[in-house]
Amino acid sequence: MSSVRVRMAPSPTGWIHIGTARTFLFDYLMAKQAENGKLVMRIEDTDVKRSVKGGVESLYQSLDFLGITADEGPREGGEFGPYFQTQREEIYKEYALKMVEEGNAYRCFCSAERLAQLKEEQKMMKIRPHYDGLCKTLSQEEIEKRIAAGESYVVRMKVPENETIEYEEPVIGKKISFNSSDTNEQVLLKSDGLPTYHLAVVVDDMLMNITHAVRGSEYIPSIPKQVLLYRYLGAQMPTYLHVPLVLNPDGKGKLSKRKGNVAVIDFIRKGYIKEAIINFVALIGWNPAPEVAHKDEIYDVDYLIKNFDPKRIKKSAGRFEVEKLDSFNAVWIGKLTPSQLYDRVLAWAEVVLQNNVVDEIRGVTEELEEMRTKVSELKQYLTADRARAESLLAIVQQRVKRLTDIYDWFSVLWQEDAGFDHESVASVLPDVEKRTEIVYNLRDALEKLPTWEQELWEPAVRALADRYNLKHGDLFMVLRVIVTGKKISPPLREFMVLAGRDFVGQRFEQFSSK
RNA sequence: GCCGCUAUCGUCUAUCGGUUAGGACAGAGGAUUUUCAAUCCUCUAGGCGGGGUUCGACUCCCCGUAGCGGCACCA
Repeated sequence: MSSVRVRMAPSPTGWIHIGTARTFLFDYLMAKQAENGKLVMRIEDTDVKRSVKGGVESLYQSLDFLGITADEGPREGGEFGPYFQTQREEIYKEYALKMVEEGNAYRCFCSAERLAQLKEEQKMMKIRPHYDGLCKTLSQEEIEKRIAAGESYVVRMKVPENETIEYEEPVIGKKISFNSSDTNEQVLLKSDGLPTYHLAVVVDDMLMNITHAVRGSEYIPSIPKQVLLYRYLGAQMPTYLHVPLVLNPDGKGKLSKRKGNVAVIDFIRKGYIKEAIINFVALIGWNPAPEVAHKDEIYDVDYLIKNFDPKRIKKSAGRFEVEKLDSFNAVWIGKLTPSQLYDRVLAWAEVVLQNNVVDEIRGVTEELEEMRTKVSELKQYLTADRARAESLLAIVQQRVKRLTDIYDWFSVLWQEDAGFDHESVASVLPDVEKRTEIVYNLRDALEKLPTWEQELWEPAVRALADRYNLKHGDLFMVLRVIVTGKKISPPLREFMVLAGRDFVGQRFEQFSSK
């Protein structure tokens, strides 16, 4: 009966913030590590203005990609539905009115203008902006008269004066206390009949038997309101765990989209794989106990489920440092088999290529257009021959930080005009005539080989280097530039074998003709 | 302005009063190497300030300072 039920409650704004993904990961871990624990997904769509068509689908897309899956929710079903708050309108209304009847809430007819003016005055007087309680003292007749007259109203909660409200917060590890007089008489039911966040969470968490929820620490100030609401409803308040905020890399403010793309889908598109994102995000504001910690900080989901301890969540906010994500990504990509990597690349390509709700919101950027061109080229090339693609991926796997790097390693293979780093060649062979001669002989030596094996051509190159008294490395560099176009390339041996004799011949052809 | 939370290398963090303050990322150097990586060694770098408590404080308490969050008919 008292089994753990954790909820995650996103708003369908079209995308998930990477920090929200962390919150949901923690929710997921807590649900998974509990015996018979359940993770509930509830869509908080009461702010109609911010809800976006297709928002739920894109939410699921990102969470599925990360492997954070709910047991109950709008897609999964369950006995506590509906899981869309807009479909629960009547329920909230019922509880709001119940609170009015019981004297814990009241109708407020104040206009937006009056409220704005009030706020302005309070601001000028340098006092805390709050509702002044004008409508609290309205007589019953007055209220009925105004309702009858069709005046719109909201329902506000009552807040007792000067009462100490305490909440034992498990992350902070102590009782946080508030003076009720600092708490506003929050609107519970908006004039459009929909609940505000405060009413909705409380009612839903109560009705859905939620026992735990993780949320950002920006919700700490709303604790007293919720304590009061649970009291009015006569319900047990779940354990709310407040995770520290994720700050911008400069430490100024919550990680925000203004300082770069912060949606999970953006990270996916940039070529981060789920293991890396999970590993990284789990360690923002959390660390395993020293007894079970790994020295290299590499953790997979199974480890996290087993060892996640909410008590070890940090209290202080941390910055979002992409370098560490990159490093994790490189490690996790390195751990995949070439076949797995192949599948990841294709899945990634899909996410890049497919239009997403975010693209409708902010438009398809030039950057994305460019990426799409590259990705579709890459995809086309890789899917032509899977076995060969896997061999190619295998040779660059240890040097891929993000999946996007793969394009740069291989584009020479299909691009007609991939170019050459002539400067690097010239730096080793400054004399033009000699350069031409050496390149000619290099080509000749390779063409004369009976078969295209590294065991054969490698000594041939070395011999030629000796003939011209060149450092072996320098001649290999020249060959590298001719074959791959660049001074920095995948390992030449493997690359040349995979690219094939014809390809190398063509590259020589192009190089000499320019 | 008011309320709340927080404070250890550049960054993320470990430490539940006694440690040469440990690790990871980044950075530097080296080994290896036909490039770049990867890998393996080595190094640099830290307890916000001031008071207490204590034989002893990064750790506990208070004050200060700073940062962050909140103060909506947004969540």
